[in-house]
Formats: sequence, C-alpha cells, structure tokens
Amino acid sequence: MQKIHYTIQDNKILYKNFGDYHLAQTFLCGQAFRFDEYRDGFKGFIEKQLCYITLDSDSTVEGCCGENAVLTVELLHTQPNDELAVKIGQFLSLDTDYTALKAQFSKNETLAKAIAFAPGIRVLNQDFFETLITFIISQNNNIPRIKQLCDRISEKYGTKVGDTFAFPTAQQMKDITQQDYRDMKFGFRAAYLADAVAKVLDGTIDEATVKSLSYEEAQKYLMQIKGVGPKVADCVLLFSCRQYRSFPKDVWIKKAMAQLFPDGIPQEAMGYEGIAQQYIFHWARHTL
DNA sequence: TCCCAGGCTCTCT
DNA sequence: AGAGAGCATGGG
Repeated sequence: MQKIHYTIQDNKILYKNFGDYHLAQTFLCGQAFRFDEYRDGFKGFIEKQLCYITLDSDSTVEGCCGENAVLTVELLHTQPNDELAVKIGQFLSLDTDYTALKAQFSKNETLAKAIAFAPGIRVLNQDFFETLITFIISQNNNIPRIKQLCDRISEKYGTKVGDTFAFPTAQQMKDITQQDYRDMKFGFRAAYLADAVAKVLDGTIDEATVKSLSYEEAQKYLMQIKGVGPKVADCVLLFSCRQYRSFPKDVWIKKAMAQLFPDGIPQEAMGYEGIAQQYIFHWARHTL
C-alpha cells in the first residue's frame, strides 16, 4: 500500500504520484460496466457520486502516463472533502503500488508480454452490491449486452443525478419481481437477481462479513446465492473486496492459460493472481 | 443463419 | 465427482 497524494481545488480532486494509469484500459477492460467515455475522459459513479475523470499525462511514457501525470476527478453534483478524496483514490486503486507489482510480475517473460499490451490497467475497488449484481448479469453473456442490461436497470430503478442514473441500491431493487426482470430481458438470470437482492436485504449476505472472511470462505459464502458460482464469486471478491488471490476463470482466461501458461499461474504472480489475471484477460480478448 | 458470450443449475451416470 | 444439456437474449 502507498499513500494517496491529492489536493482539492473547488469541485475537483487532483491526484499525483500514482505510477502508470490509463483510463480507457482501466474502464473498458471488462471489470466495470457503468463508466462511459465523456469528453476527454470518463464519467460514472464513484462512492455514489457522479464523477468526471481525466488524466493529464506528461507523455513521457508511450500509451501511458509518466510520473508527473495528474489524475483529476471532478465531482459534478457535490463538493469534495478529504474523506471522499481518500475513498475515490481507493476506488481508483491509487493506494496500490502498481510499479512494484508489475516489476515483480514482469520477471516472468510471458506475463511481461501481457502487461506490455496494456500497462495502464488497474483493478478498481468497486461497490460490493453493484459488482455482485452486474457479475450475475455477466454470466453466459457478452460485454456489450451486459453493459446494456446494467444501464437498463439503472435507468428504471436508480437515482437520477443530472442526466445520468446511478446503479440502484438493494433497497431500490427490493420490489422487482422475476417477471419484471424477464420483461427487461434478463432471461434466465431473473431468479438469480431476485435471490441476490433478497439475501442482501435480509442479511444472509452481508458485505462486512464477506470482507472479513478468507478467500476460500468468502467464495463459499457468496455461493449461497442462487446463480452465483465460483466465477461470479471470484469477480465480486476481486473487483469489490480486494481479494487479489481471486482468479476468475472465464472462457477467455481458459483459452489464454492453455496457450500461455499450460503449467498454471506463474509463481511471480503469487498473492496477486487476480491482478495478473486482468492483464491476461485483456490481452486474450484482444489477441486470441 | 449460426455460433457464442467474464456460467450456473440440474440431471444422469 | 464428473460430464452434458438447457437456459434467454442478442451481438457479430
């Protein structure tokens, strides 16, 4: 972990000294479904606040930012404060030393190749409930359609902020019936979504509990939800619970592993297999 | 048209 | 426990 360096100017938070970062690589690599390209950056909700995120690179590194780059988060409908600045920094994973992490990973020649393909990827630390729901939607589905369905449910049940809709909370989703989900074209996932919302609302699935458990226990705990198997549980743990050991295995990763790492995940990724996974996933999806 | 998608459940061996 | 069909939908 490293310190988050930031200053607040009006409605903007300016972050510095965070190492490599690439917004498109990070927001479009399939880990988040509710960030849209907007002007020179991306727009979406962080900590329930509508944010406009830009990166002013000093262009010393090809395709990525150099060490004097500034990442700016403009809060479009609220004023920033220190607590929010830290939480947004954590969401963007600015507290994780990716320079050191990637140096360690790159000792493996093949892994180094995957990282070089998109070195500015960061694994975000997203909202637990939203990640749970969006990755239930993701199963046996393609990324453009996952995004469509996430937008659809937000527009119908989420809070409108300006001209954008936040992803709904569990409370906001409490009265959605399975028929409603089917009418919205969620297909066979209707029962899964209804069960997930119910179990979060009645406390069967508790965010603080998930985050207190070991990786193995947490995966089993999440699989109490109908429609949550090992892959969806792994995504929730990796993308919203900082379980960096979690290594989601989808069809792309299975193809990539067979080709690149037939003997399994390389030792160099030990302890942070999930972060390595995201570089491999992105490489596979654009190369295989 | 056909195949497939950040899979899981259910059933049959 | 391991394999395989079925699942809803629509992008390519």
